[in-house]
Amino acid sequence: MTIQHSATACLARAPLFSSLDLETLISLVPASKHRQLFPRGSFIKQPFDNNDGMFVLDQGSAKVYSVSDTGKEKILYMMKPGDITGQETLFSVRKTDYFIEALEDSYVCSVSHRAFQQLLQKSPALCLKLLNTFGDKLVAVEQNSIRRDTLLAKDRVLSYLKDKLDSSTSSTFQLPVKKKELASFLGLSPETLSRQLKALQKDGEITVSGRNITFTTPRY
Amino acid sequence: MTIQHSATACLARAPLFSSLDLETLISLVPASKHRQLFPRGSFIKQPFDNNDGMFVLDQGSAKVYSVSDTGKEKILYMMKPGDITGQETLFSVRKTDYFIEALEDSYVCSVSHRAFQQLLQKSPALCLKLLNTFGDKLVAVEQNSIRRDTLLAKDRVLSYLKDKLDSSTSSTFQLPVKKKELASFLGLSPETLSRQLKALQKDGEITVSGRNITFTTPRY
DNA sequence: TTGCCTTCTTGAGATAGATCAATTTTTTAA
DNA sequence: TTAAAAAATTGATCTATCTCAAGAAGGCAA
Repeated sequence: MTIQHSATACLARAPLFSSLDLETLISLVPASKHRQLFPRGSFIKQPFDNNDGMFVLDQGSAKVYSVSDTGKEKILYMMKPGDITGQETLFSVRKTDYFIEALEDSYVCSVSHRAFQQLLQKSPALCLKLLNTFGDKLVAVEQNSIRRDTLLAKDRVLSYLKDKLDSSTSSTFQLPVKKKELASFLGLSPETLSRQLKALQKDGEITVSGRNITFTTPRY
Repeated sequence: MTIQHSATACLARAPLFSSLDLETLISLVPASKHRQLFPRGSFIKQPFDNNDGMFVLDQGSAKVYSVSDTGKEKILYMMKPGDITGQETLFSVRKTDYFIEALEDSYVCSVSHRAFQQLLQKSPALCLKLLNTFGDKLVAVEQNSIRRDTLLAKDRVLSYLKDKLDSSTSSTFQLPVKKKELASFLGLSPETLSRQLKALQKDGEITVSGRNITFTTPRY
């Protein structure tokens, strides 16, 4: 039985858990749900769910967002395989009035908070790793918040794309979500995003083809 | 020698460290700078500082902000006594291109990252507590980000004030910073904040007197 | 207390981006 | 493969908020 097919595989594939030894992983199995399928468009989590778990996205993609009274949707995170969510409610009870929606057919594992807390007590290494995960998330949200409030639409888009470029091996990469959703993430209307991408093309900065972005003049 | 006057007092007053035993606190003293005075307007931290520490604000107040190329300032956090900053760079090296500026004469203690990391390894309780701190911070930034992108100016101000009301014992409370700074935090121009506060007064929601806000009809 | 300096307010005008509506393009599913 | 649905684009208009400018009010130092 290889790790790929074992009940622990899903957890082991998440960076947060990847350094745990097999025995520890196995100890988590009874407290976890294994690779549930969430079809595209279904909710992995809704506000007021009995949210007693941490979610690990094993396969697929998802968006984490909040909806205002007026119906406006704001995307906070876009999840890719290996990403984790639900840490916010690990310790204190917090209102987490956001949705997690599968953007494609996705597989999700979850670990109960209780089990995870117990594991944290025993494993300082895991705690440090989670601290790191939090730190990354915090920096990402701060970054987006700064971008939102200090840059005009065009530069905001460019700034986002450059970040993507930095974490890509080639000068071409794919947007992780539909443009409509990217717009929400960047605090723009879809129309404005479309226009700004066009403007950036006219400036000769990028080439856009569907979800594929190519930087014409790699900076640095 | 009471705890108030000892070299460990500053750390002990911060919630993050408050549950540590005295012996552990004392072990941190050699790796920390004790209660440095930062006069109003001075920088506790600047981008590209040799930022090798975690800061604990013992007395006073400070703003954490970033400045864009175009000179626009965005306030991410407003620090009050007991608050901590600098965790972002605890583990990985991250660009922390923000300023921390004392808003009044402030006293700050700092602990070197190295010493803090070592302590974290030894104290799972501290690690869990820090995790909690991170979680609070994350939720706060997320909240503000959602507010920014889903609400009109007036409701954004009201939403902020209601949060403040919730964490206040009376229906009157004081804004933690100048209105100019609050505006930046909320993603507004000072003029717009001024006008919206006036509008909320006309609506009969609040009374404003300088930095003092009184809710006329306490909700809930 | 006086005067200076900063913060806050108020008004008028400018504008970035939103909204609305109509196509076009792409994706999905039958 | 094709029809239907969803996403993206484009144009025209609208508006919430910013910017600029001037004045009022508040705080601090001498």
